[in-house]
Amino acid sequence: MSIGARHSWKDVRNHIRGQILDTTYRPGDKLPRDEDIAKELDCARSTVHRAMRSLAEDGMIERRRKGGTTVNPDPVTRTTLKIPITKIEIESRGHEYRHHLICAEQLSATPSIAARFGLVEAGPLLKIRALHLADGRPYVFEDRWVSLDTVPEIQDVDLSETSANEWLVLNRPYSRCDVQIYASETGEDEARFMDAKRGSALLVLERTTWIDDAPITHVRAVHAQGYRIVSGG
Amino acid sequence: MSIGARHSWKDVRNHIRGQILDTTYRPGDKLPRDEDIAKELDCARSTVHRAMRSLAEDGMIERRRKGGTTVNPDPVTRTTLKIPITKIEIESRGHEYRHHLICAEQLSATPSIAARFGLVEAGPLLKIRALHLADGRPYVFEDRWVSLDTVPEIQDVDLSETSANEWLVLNRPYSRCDVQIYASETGEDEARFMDAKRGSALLVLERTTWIDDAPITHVRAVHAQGYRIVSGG
DNA sequence: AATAGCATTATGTAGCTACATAAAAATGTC
DNA sequence: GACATTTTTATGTAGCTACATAATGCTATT
Repeated sequence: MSIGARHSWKDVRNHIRGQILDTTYRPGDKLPRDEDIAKELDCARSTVHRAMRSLAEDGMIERRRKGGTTVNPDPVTRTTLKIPITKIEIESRGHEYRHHLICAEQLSATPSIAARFGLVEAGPLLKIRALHLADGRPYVFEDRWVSLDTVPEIQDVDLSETSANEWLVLNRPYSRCDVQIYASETGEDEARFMDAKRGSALLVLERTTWIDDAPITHVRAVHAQGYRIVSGG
Repeated sequence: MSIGARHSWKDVRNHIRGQILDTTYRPGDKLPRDEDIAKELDCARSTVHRAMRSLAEDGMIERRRKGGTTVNPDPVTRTTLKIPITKIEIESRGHEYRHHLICAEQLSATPSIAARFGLVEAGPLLKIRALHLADGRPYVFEDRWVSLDTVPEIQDVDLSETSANEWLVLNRPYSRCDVQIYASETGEDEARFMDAKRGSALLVLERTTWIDDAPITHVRAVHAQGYRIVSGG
C-alpha cells in the first residue's frame, strides 16, 4: 500500500488515523511496529514516531515499549481546559479586580485533606478562605489548603495584598494537577459570601497540585452563578 | 551557567521552566534562540527544540518562526479532560447501561444553533432527545442537534438501538471540539426526565464538534445530581 | 511448577545534517 | 515617505545513526 511520496509526519498521522477510523484497525488492535510502517510508507522511523506520539497525545493510540502500539480500546473526547489566574481572568473581561482575604490560619491536616494529597498524614497546613471580586461583585469564593512543608515561604506573603491563587501560580510550579468539576447547590457559607440565594446552582472547581510527590495545595473554588468554563479546542 | 552533563530534554525543559518561574525570564520576555540555549547547556539543538515544544504545549511559552520564543504573558493552568462515551463510562463503573430515545425529528436550524455552528444559516438538522440510564436510574439527559448536511448517514441508524452519542463518536471523527461546562438549576424538562427535584443543581456539559468547517453536532448533556468530572493529569 | 535471570525487541531519546517555512528586517523603487 | 521585494534568520521538519529503556517471553535452575 505504498503511496509514493508521503513525507510529512502529519500525513502519516492522518493516514494512520484514517485506518483506525475506517476500522482497518479496531479498538484494541495492535498496529505494526514503527519500522514496518516506515518501510510501507517509505519514510523514516523518526517520522512515524512523531506521528505516533501525536496520536498518543490525542488518546487515539497507546504505546508501550516492547509492548508495541495498540488502538485505544475506549475512544474518548479529549479537550484541554485552560484555568487562568482569577485576577487575570477578571481583568481580561474588562472588570475591576479586587480580592478579599476572609481568613488564613495554620491548622494540622484533617484525614480528608491528607487523603486528597495521597498521604497518610500531611504536615501543617495553611487554611485560607478568600473572595475574588469583579467590579465589586463576588466572582469566586475559594477555600484553600496549602502545605507548609512544601511551601513554607507562603507564610511571608501578605495574602491580603496578593491572593494565594496568584502567588502560587506565579511562584510554585507543579508536576501534577488533579481537577474535579461539579455543580453544587448554594450552601450557607456560599450564600453568605457569594451573595447568592440559597438553592441556586453554582459551579465548583476543585484542584489539587503536587510537585513530584509533595503536595502543594488543594482548592475548592466556588464560582458565581452563571459562570461557564469555556474551552475552544 | 554551564551545568556540565545536562542531557535529557526533560532536564532542559525543567531548567528553562525554572528560569521562567524564578523570574530570570518574566511573562512577555524573549528567550534566547534554541541554538544559544543548546550551546549554553551543551546539548543538541534538537534536544532544546524537544523541550521547547513541551513547554509550548503546556502553554508556558509561545514560539513563532523567526519571531523567536517568548514567555506566555498570561500564565494558565492547562489540564486535559477526558470525555468518554456515556455507555462506556457507565459500564466501566460497573453499572448496567440502558438508553432511551425520547424523540428524533428533522427540523430546520434555529438562529441560535446556526450561531453555535458558526454559520449564518445551517442546513436541515436532526433533533434528538435521549436519556442514558445506569442501573435503570437517569444518568445523562441529552439534547442534541446533528447536521444532516454533514452526517446524512445518521438517518439510517436505529437510534433507539445505538445512541447518537455512541454512533457519532465511533463513526465521525472531528477536527475541532468546543466545550462549555456550567451548573444549572433543575428545570421543568430535567425534573421530568431526570427524576430530580426542581431547584437542585445539575452539571451541564455542552459540546460542539466540527470536521474542518462543517458542523457535526451540538449536544447539551445534563448530568445527574452528584456527577463529577474528574481529571487526573 | 514456580521463579529468578537473561536475551530479545519495540519504543524512546540524543545527536547530527540538511533543508523548509514563515516572518521580521533590510533594501530598493516609485 | 509609502509600498513592494529581497534577504536574513529563528523555528519546524525529515532523515540518519547510535544507544537507552522497559517489557516480554524464553531459559535455566531450584
